[in-house]
Amino acid sequence: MMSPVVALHVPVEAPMTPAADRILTAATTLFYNRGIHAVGVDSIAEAAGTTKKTIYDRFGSKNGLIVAYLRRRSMQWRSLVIGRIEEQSPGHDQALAVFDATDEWMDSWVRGCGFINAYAELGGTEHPGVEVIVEEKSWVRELFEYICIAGGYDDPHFLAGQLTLLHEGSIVTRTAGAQSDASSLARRTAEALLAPDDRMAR
Amino acid sequence: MMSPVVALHVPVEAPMTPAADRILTAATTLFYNRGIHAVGVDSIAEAAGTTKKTIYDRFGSKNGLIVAYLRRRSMQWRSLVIGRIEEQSPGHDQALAVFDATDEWMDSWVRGCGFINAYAELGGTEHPGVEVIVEEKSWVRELFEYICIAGGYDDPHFLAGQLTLLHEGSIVTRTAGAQSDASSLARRTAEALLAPDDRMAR
DNA sequence: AGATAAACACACCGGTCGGTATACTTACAG
DNA sequence: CTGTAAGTATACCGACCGGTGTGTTTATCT
Repeated sequence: MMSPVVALHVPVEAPMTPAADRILTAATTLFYNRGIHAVGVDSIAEAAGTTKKTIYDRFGSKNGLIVAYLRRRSMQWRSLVIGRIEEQSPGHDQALAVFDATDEWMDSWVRGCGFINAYAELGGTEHPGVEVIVEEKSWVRELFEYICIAGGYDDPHFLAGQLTLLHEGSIVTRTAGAQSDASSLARRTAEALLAPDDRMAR
Repeated sequence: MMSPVVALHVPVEAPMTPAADRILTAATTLFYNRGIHAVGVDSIAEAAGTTKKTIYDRFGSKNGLIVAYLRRRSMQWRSLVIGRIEEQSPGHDQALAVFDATDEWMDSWVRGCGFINAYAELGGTEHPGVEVIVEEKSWVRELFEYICIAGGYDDPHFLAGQLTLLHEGSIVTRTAGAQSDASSLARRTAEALLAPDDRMAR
């Protein structure tokens, strides 16, 4: 259904000028913490210690900067997850490693999933960032699918779908739902679904 | 742990002048479909066929209007769910009815959960709407808890938490994840967790 | 030496943002 | 008859929005 190389491939970021990198870093902090529409280009320029002119020279428009923000975030997130996965044995342990990586990721990103948040603002439009978001979310499900196939489960597609639901649910419940036990609850439930003697999972 | 009257109580909306109602209706459409920060007060006034003056006379500020939008939405959503629940027998069937009600709700609200979306824009601030959102999400978990208690499950708190994860996960995966099978997948998984002969659930 | 790319400072543009002020009309209650 | 609440119309406010134009400095590459 899918080759490992597809699931684990992480695109590399194109080289960037120093100012462009500072701009993107500043934009990341501001977009994530305050929301995309709530942040003006002027405040990004100020936070990056540069000028609006440079922003528009490097990224073309605010929309271009938004797309770059989402792309970089996607790459960094995938790198973390893949790093954690490679340390584990295929199947059961790898699947749980995804939940652990998410938990770790969210310790430093308290405002929840940047892609879900971005989709909340861009979802109704034809903004080019939307496809980056959808692609990112599809990648997670495909990753679970790859893991479940490698783990030899009977119905990897179904199981991966279930894990995806738990995964997204834990992020949202922990943030918008303000329930701190969401992560451990999701991990425990995933563990149950993955248990080799559980007739529901395989 | 909780009395039925708490879980099923739906606050009633305060009476509203005709213009205020039109304003709130217009704001609902615009906030939901375009996002809160992306919508200006002028466009709300125009869509409602009234003036900014009236908006500020009735709601005090844009923030006041945002809170009213979230409150009304919360009441309408709860009313639908409770209506569907009351038709079912306690426990198993009621829990699934929540998933069905959500599915039905999302047929008319294609942009996903208005509360999750609003939280994406307001979550980092001290906006008064945040507590309305958190309260709404807590209500869902409490509702599941009430249902699981009534169903006589061994660990209703744990089971309700699991159902909450699936519930939120299905909404997000269906919208931001663009995976149309999320709803049925969540329902099937919930059914498995609720199965009386499943040792994991009780 | 000359060309090129990158970054800088800074002024400027029309439009929209949330919010206010003034004045006039309508309807209903005492 | 009179006061009060509700609504409409319209003009206005300073601040900020995304985006552009002009000109200068600096470093690197040929």
